[in-house]
Amino acid sequence: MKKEAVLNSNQHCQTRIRAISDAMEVLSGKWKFHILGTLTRGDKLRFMDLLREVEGIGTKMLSKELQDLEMNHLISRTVLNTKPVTVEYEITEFGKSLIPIIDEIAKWGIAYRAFIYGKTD
Amino acid sequence: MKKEAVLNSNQHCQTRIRAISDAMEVLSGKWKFHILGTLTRGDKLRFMDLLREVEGIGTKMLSKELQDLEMNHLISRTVLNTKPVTVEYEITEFGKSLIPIIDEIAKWGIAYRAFIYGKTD
DNA sequence: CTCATTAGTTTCCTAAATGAAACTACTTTC
DNA sequence: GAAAGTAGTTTCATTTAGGAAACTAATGAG
Repeated sequence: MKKEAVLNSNQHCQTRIRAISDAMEVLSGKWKFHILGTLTRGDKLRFMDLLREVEGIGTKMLSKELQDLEMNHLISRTVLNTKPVTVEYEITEFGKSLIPIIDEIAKWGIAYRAFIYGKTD
Repeated sequence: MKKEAVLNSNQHCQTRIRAISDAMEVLSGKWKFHILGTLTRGDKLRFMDLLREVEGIGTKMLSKELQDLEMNHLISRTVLNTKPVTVEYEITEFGKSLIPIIDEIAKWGIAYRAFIYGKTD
């Protein structure tokens, strides 16, 4: 008789596993947390502001990541009727529900570095 | 005069940003949270157990991810002196420090699905 | 001697992520 | 009219992630 999964087979675990997959799909990538973190620090940032704040990102990735985040309702995009058009990006209320995750990850990253290198800074 | 980053330039933010990068480097990928989550449910699982429990993973990815996790001190690997050798994987104490992150992500994933599809299940 | 089991490794391949640089399009300033 | 600033898009290339299938190596059962 063939052995099957036992630990992960119950409904509660399946729901959890799917939830983790869902979340990772939305949040994976090199830049999402940095963009979201920046938007939690200063609300209403323009494209060029974000390009300056998020160190290392290029226009293509920033543009693509902003689109992804907007599609997933985590940020909003507002075109302003200014002389050269400006666009404001802002974290949504739903996007703010990610703050606990971002905080936990930042906290853990600091603990990890301390554990590996034996220093807090 | 050229504009520079202001929001993310202070020391506190830089530390946070580096922490998030560190954490993401260790935790990114399709399988790490699923493997770790499984190891939190049942401690001391063997390679074939994990292969069965983590639905969809293949031997190559499982082997590679287990090596990564072990290198980062999140799990331990113990070779047992049995007839066909068996290997036990277990989450470390330090690895358990990830439980709050995994819980937050699972919780958020459920909320995300509810927000998008309007249902809890 | 053959088959099954354990724990992987190796090879080959495709798809996705990321990046640098150039380009578009519009407006204002000099 | 040229330069600079807005917000991107497009092209081309490289790197990384992920996966299927075959293979290794050791042991034990029949």
